[in-house]
Amino acid sequence: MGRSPCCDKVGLKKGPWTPEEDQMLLAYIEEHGLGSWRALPAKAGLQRCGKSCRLRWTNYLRPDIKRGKFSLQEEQTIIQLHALLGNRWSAIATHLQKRTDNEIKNYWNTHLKKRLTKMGIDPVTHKPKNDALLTTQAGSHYSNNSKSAANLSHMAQWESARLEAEARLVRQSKLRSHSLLATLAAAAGSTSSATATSLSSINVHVDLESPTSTLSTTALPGNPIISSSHDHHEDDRSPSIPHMFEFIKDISHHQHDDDESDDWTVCQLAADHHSSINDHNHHHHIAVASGGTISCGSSMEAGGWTLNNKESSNGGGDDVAEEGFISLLLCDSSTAAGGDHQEHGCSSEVNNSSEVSGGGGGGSGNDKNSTNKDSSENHSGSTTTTTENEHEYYEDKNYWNSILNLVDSTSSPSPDGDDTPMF
DNA sequence: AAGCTCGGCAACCGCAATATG
DNA sequence: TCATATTGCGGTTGCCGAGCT
Repeated sequence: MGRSPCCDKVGLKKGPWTPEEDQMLLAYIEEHGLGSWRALPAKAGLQRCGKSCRLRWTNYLRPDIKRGKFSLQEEQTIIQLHALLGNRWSAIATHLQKRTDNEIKNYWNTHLKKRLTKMGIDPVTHKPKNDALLTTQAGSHYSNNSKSAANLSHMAQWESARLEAEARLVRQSKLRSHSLLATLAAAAGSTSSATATSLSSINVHVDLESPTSTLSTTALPGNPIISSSHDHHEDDRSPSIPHMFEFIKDISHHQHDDDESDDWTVCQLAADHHSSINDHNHHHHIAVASGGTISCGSSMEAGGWTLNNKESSNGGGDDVAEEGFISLLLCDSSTAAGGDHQEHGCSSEVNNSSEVSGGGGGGSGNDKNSTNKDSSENHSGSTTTTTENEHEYYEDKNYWNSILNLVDSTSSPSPDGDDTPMF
């Protein structure tokens, strides 16, 4: 695993790119496409190292890049994803279409982080900075809330990383699964794509394995709960993660949009528990309220998550698994963000979910919906969102509550269904 | 008007993972 | 299997413009 000798620094230009250089790089890529970055500068006549060219392309010149001000929805998404994923900018960027990881990173460091800090929120933990004081209150709601939130966040990061690894394995087996499905479809005399899709969500359970874990995940919009039965092989268990926590929700409650009375249990899984779980034929399930079901895990390998949502059929991107997972986690926020200002795929997907769910957001959802309303009005009342309105919006602590509720509401819903204000 | 400070952002640096021979 | 090349990613730097004194 040798390190790249990077570029020979001698004779290579550094610093800002000139329009001429941009043109040369663009022209070359348009003509020859993307290939070896190392060889590109010489071929394109650029006095730059390949790495610099790649960065310039990926962060600036790429045609599918959206530049300019971040929308409220994007900000909200970034904050929530950061709470879940930490500084994994590339992972965050995959859920903000047309935004680069560098741009998101910069925006976080220059805007969002400061804003959170101003609000008294630790931008690292996404918890109030006086949380330490709160945790000293024995048996306090906040105390349990914080711990559970931390557990959830930790688990989400772990699961997300695992899904990424799994996605890689998915790619390897994808062709195999597709050929199998084709065979099965032919054998069944299937002539409809719907049937094929159905097959894809069923049969892959048989053929393909999820080598990294079993995830039995149950979630609701507004309560994206993860139930992770982590049955990765014994050797795979990270020493830093001695055990996982399982958030279990009685699925029978899901038929009620109003989840205020739902009972969530958090079970700590002993490490030994892994051995009791079937290592093969993994079935990952994320149930969405009102019947929207995302079946993930092995099924992702045949084209991603399958949602029973009408809009859910996905062409089968390689990283659909994680995307679906994160999308679900974001259900809550996107619902809050309003429907007429969706700018990225995640939002639209979640909006679909929210439509299916009948708009029942649950306890925390009420608050978010009201916040949403504010946001929508801001956007619908005028095509140009004034900075004044935005400032007012940011000053509204409910806005931040709605963001932070993503974590807190999932870990410790209020027994009475009321939102417990963070501030 | 000049100097200073600060914020924003493009770009660089270096590590790690992956691909290739 | 190992060494090397390539790519991806996150942290950091430094330039530049705006605002303030």
